[in-house]
Amino acid sequence: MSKSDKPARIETPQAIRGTQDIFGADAEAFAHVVETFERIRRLYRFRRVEMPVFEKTTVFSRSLGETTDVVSKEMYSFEDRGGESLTLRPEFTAGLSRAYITNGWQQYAPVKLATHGPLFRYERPQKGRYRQFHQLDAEVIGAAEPTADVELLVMADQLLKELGIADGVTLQLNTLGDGESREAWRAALIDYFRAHKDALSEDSQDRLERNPLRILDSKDPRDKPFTADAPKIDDYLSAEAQDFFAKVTGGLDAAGVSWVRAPALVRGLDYYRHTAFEFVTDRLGAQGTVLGGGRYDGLMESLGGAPTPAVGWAAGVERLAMLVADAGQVAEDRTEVTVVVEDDRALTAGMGHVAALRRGGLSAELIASGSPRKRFDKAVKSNTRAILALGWGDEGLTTRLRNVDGDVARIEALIA
RNA sequence: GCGACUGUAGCUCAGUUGGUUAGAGCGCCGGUUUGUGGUACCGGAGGUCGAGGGUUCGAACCCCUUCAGUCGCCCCA
Repeated sequence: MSKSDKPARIETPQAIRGTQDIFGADAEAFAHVVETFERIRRLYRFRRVEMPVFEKTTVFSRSLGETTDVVSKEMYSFEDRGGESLTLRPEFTAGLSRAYITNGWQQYAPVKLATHGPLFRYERPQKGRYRQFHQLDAEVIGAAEPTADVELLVMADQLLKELGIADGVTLQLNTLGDGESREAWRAALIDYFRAHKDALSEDSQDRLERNPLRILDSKDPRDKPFTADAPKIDDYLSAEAQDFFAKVTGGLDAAGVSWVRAPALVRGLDYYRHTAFEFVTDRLGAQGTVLGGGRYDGLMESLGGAPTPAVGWAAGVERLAMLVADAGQVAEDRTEVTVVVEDDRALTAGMGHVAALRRGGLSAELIASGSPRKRFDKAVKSNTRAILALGWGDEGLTTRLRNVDGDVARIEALIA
């Protein structure tokens, strides 16, 4: 009678905020993206690497700079039993750079690396943005030549094209120049914006001290009039930096990859040099960047390694998968043969047939539960190419093959 | 961290100014019908109305808190 008579309710633990359980069509799209990437990276002879999901926190904090919000608020960090601070990887680049140093991969330089897997950032989830998300990643470490930048960009372009989502995606390209160019431009930007400080948005006034380059891509309309007339990187590029960028754009043109100049495209971190790029779509709301990267010649030193030129990109699998799904690029997943046991006396025959079909390379499903009368209908409703109905008559087992658009001869040979 | 919107059955959603025992479609399970078949009909299971607290004679509905989702801001390595 009373409520206490009921067994205690066991509360189901909830999934962690910002994580996803990917299933069905979404999972198929996800797999399609990863499989396409694996195929492409082989074409470009990038070597597959498997990396740890966590590292010492210093791997990321040194490369990012201790002071940024990114380190203090947006990493999944924790202490292990020895009191050491560890962090779930928020990106691939820092871990790959660490591995390059600690494993002596200099011997393979220039080395072309590709990997993919889960990454973690402590952020508020929104469209195309999760706390555990997944990226494809390609890096060329130990190559100072613009041809490396070009190769990566051409590979990225081919990936998007083969995924069938290149329409509506544009490659935005910029150069940040070499170290000197970059610093000169940065100083000029600070001078310029400081002169207009009072008219800038609150956010941008704050950025002025923290991250002045970011004012350039502010979304606040109050900043727009000033960003248009802000100093341009082109006026501060050294001859070497100009030459480098010209070789990148020339390579892209030669390879038939279209691009647009995006002078406001910047990177917040100091180790970025020269090429910066993003493939951007207008179809994913505020999270329009589908693939992005650049040259990070300054990173290796911040991890205690020898100065090493490097360039790479990463792409969000979830965002790519969304575009792939929207574009209808994932083939329907159909069963080749559905074996229906319409009479339980035919069950052993049914189990034998599905096994034979599967060993013969045809995908097969067995329907042998629920009301026998409704099993055939269940098969009809499923998305199958052929139905093998097994019944039981006066003479024992009866077999009927109803073809939709399967390979009849092959099926009959396998169940003979 | 901030803001807006949303949480009712496995799914998609109704639910009147706050008023008896919270509904539908789809799906699922069972039965009947049909019988080279995707039909139709009948029945059934399935709900702490996201959670906690408050107001009230009475709350899915009003208020507060909290959790989660969605979209955006900040950030974006």
